[in-house]
Amino acid sequence: MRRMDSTTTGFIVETLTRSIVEHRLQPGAKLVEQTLADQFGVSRTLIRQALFKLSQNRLIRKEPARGAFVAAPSMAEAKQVFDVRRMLEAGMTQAFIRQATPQQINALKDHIAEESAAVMRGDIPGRTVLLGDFHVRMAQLMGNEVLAHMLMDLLSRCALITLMYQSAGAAEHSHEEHAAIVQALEARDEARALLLMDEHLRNVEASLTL
Amino acid sequence: MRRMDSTTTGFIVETLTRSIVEHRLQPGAKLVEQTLADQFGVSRTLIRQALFKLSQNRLIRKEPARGAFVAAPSMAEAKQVFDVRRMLEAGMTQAFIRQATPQQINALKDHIAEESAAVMRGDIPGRTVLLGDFHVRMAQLMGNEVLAHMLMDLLSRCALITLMYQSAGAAEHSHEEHAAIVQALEARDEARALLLMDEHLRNVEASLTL
DNA sequence: ATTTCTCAAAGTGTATACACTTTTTGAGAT
DNA sequence: ATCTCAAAAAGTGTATACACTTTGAGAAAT
Repeated sequence: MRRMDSTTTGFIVETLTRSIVEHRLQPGAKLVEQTLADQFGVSRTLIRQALFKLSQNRLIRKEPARGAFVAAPSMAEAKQVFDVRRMLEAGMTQAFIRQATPQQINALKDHIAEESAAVMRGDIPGRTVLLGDFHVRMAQLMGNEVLAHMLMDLLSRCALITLMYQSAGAAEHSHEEHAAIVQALEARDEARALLLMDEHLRNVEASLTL
Repeated sequence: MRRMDSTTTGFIVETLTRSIVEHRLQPGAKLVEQTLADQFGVSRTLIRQALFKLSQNRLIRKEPARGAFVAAPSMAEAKQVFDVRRMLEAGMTQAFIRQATPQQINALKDHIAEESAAVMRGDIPGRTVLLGDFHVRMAQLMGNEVLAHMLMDLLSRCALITLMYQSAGAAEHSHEEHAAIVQALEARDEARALLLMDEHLRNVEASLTL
């Protein structure tokens, strides 16, 4: 095949990620390399690269000589992920409230507005993405790429977890909680912001069916 | 080549990691695939896999169509990494002090003893590894693999950063600080443990030459 | 009917071949 | 001497070929 632009693998990763997160591929489903290669019109080489990236993101699990399977995170793993998020996002909230400029807070408010719009028009996939992005956006606004990257990683795992365990419509309140957090940030009420963020993450975790 | 055990790639990653962390490969040095393939006696396929993993760990940087180079993290990036570590490890310390059993605290004390031994016998590489492992060990003792994995990632980046920027012998005090932290943990003095951990991380960061 | 064995089919792991890009080199112009 | 540019050399990116492993279906034995 002629040399394609360097985003070919990225395209495959994104497409498969969407398929997994939108449940077109069930947890546990096997991903056969040659089949995917035919579907994407590339060789197994690029498929293997993409699968490797997905396994690093924990969206799939690779078993030696057996193949790649859509991940099915356990509740134990889910708990660990949420524990880490609480640790990390508490620190982030604290740092944010101490150093954020009014512009940065306004940027968060803009994000809240986008969430509202998605909720209003009943755009479920859009809403889901935006609700996750809220947390990543905070990190990006602080200019900490390392933090942002880490949160993106945790959130992609949360996406799979919530899709597996979340009772339908349990995430309804996330948007309001985000709005409340931003209010506390704007008021520079550190204790309240920390409390709200912690409660928010606990609520999301609690909404998982046990 | 006949099929080798599945740790071949892992072996290459480890070997290269050591070479980088021990400065046998200078930051910025180019890693040529065929050269490495010959040295390791494998095909470029496995080398490419290993380089990809190393780039995910941020130990090397891949430039499209140009090659792979040993990473040279900037001070700005170093600051971000340490900011994240403080956020994460504050949360971890808090969680640890609240839920750790005496056995787990003893396990940390054992680690401190190992550090002492390495310091005593002037084993610099061993000491360096152990000083980093202290933080990972805490995460593992809490049974949170997600957290442990994340810290390992941050620490491997720190290893490269400290090797680039740390003035010789600046990490001398880390061991004593670890010991003090464990003391505070054992006394269940949360405020003190948090303070000591935060100071410790700030000290390590401050020891980098600006 | 059930179990075990064998072997072909399907699939993954690694090496190699080929296509394309970047870098280096050196001859010719100035 | 220095600059320019073409072309070879070196290197990366992708496809394909081949080696090995797992899986599953059916035959043979019980």
